[in-house]
Amino acid sequence: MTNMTFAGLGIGEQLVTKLGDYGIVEPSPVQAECIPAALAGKDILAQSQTGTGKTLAYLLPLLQTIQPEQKTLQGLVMAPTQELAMQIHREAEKYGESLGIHVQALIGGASTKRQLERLKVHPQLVVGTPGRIREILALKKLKLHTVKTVVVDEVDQMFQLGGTADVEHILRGTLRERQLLFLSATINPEIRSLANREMKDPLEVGIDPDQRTSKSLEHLYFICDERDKIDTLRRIIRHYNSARTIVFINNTADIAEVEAKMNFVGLSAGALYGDADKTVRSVVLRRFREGKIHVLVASDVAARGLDIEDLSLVVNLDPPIDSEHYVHRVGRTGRMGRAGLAVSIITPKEQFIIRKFSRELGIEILPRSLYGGRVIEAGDETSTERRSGNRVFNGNGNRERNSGEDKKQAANGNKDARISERQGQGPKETTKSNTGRTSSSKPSMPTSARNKDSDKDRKNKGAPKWLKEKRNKE
DNA sequence: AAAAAAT
Repeated sequence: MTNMTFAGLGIGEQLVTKLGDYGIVEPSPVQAECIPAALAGKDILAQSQTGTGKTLAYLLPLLQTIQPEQKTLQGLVMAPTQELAMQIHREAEKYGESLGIHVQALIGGASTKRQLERLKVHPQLVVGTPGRIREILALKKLKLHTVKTVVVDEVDQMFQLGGTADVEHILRGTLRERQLLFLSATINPEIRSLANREMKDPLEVGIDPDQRTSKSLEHLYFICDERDKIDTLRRIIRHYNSARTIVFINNTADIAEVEAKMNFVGLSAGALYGDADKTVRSVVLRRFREGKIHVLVASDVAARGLDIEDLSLVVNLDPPIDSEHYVHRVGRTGRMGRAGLAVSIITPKEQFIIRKFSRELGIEILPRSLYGGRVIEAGDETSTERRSGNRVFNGNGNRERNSGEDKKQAANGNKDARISERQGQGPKETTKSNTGRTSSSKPSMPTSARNKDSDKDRKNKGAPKWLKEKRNKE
């Protein structure tokens, strides 16, 4: 293959110049695959690792084919979270303005009024979240019959659970002849069959489909008791001298507390999760991007798509719920070939999850231990049968591999682990307070109409409705 | 063991 250029792929001079302004001169593999096909009007289902340039892989051909002189809506991009949609919108505006293309964001959490006002100038491209787009459709302030291309980013999440109904509804409102572009780092067989039913002879792009995580990522794990997780986290951030760290928490009810504790130990932290105040949400992310906040304590709202400069450390304070979540969380770092570090802080009981991810993703996730303030190699605790109680840093694990000094340190690490074990005689972890970081002041989860909805959704779990309908027909 | 997306 010759030296690939954006011009060679069919991107026009104006966009090529604009890309050059941002130092982007060579198309990434997923861009090289997608751009010519997208320009040719083909439907595409694309899988490519996190941080490999999927956004521009669809935005560039989309902007290229939009006719600015036509004051009709020609393109629609949907993403699963407000933050991601905002990021895509910014990117689209950045490149679209040089072509005279008006891009409008239709994203929840912001003023509907203002969005409606701005729709009057007839954008050629809309970027948004499904809920808000549907809302505006219902108000009849948006027509989709002129849309030629629909992009569903993070497609596997978009066709999961509650969001499905909105995406489904929006897609039904577009013409049958529209071009569809579906993208994600994780595309399961269900999404693939959905795409194959919905699309016309789609091009399936799979850049290293067996490798879903970035190659420039290093994966580590640390074992400690639940109650020591915060301290371990603090020491890890210090050790790596990480300027920007995302800490993922499973349960939003725990986030504020972790944020407070990080701030208490002198690491400026902010919280990002769906239930947070919408204006706070965007301020926090902006301050994190600017480097004014060093630690972002987040739910999985921040797991997908977010592209944050100089983010070199991602920490799972709770293990992600499955390997796909792992892929997306750790994919916030190690982007575009840059080095990144993914650290999971787990309890002894959670060890099996790390092994599962390692196996399912075909990656090495290596054990590490803390000694003093330093990170050292840990004994490899892969032999479950040796596990006795909560003692995890078993120095006998992998002696041959460690230097004498490392051995000594690992042994000390064991001692540390045992000390914390003894201290851990307090609250047993059998109660509902499964994190151990929750105190008596734990805010109770709001269980309003929202939960009733998700109960309903749970019944529909699995294939989205429109897929089920089609299946039944067959 | 969850979260998100409309108000």
